[in-house]
Amino acid sequence: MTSQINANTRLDTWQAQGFDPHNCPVREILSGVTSKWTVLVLIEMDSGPKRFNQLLRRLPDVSRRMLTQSLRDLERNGLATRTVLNTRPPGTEYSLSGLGRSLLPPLLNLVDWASQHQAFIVTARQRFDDQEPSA
Amino acid sequence: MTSQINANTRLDTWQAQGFDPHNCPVREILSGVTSKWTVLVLIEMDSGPKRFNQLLRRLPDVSRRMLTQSLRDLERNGLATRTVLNTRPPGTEYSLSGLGRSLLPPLLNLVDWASQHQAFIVTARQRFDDQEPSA
DNA sequence: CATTTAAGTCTACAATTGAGACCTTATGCC
DNA sequence: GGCATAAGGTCTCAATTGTAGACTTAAATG
Repeated sequence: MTSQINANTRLDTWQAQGFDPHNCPVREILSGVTSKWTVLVLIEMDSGPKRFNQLLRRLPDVSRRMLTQSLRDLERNGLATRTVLNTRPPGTEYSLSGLGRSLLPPLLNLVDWASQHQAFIVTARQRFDDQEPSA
Repeated sequence: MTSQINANTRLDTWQAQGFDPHNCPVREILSGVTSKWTVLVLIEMDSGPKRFNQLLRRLPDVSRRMLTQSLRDLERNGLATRTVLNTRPPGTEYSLSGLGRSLLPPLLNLVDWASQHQAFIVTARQRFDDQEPSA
């Protein structure tokens, strides 16, 4: 139970000293957790456990290979759990763990930021690309 | 100026219908903005404008090539501005734009989540890798 | 005259990602 | 019987991305 006061202390420390590259929450944790497919899978799982093919259908542009890998990643990091169901043919069900659930509020805040500024950013990109068509 | 009530409506809509893959804030915006180096550069820039080599020194494990690319990305998306200084040899200064500044609070919340759960996640990874040493 | 500093670029190689064929087991359908 | 379907993946190959680090240009400094 870390207090907000301590959170501010942490923030000040980061900005003053930077992260140790070999023990850095951004490098080691965050960048793996905020990749395109893991974010979308986490959002899907927030509304209840999901099966593999169910996720495939809801995310039509993820390949089986990347879905498998994203799910393994989430499982490995303790954000999701995998359960084999005793059905025929046997199914698997993926659910959020407590840790995974704790990630969703801050993650959805960020997704909401992206959603709110999406149009503006797309416009900025067009301006930039028009100025420098060299690349 | 989107209200919290509307934010909840958006959230409910996403979870019920999912994102349109061809116009998706996670796929189009977020995944580009939350990569390892862009996050670290944004955090660095929060304490004031930074020069190219200054960033290189503060992030000893970023290559020049990736720093260049991350800064161009931030500039292209309108999160940062690039200013050439009239010094010899000429320097460049990178600053957060208003949009970039608006991203930092939710982004730092997420970094804080990663920081708080880092040790737990590392442990979960070890457990997982011990169980499945096949890979 | 060689070095340093500034802000990059360029090249070669390694790692990640994507598209999509293939696998296994079991059940329903004709 | 024999084929299609569904489940949850794996496998291979090609394309995209990332990394390491040598090289560039131009002025100032020792």
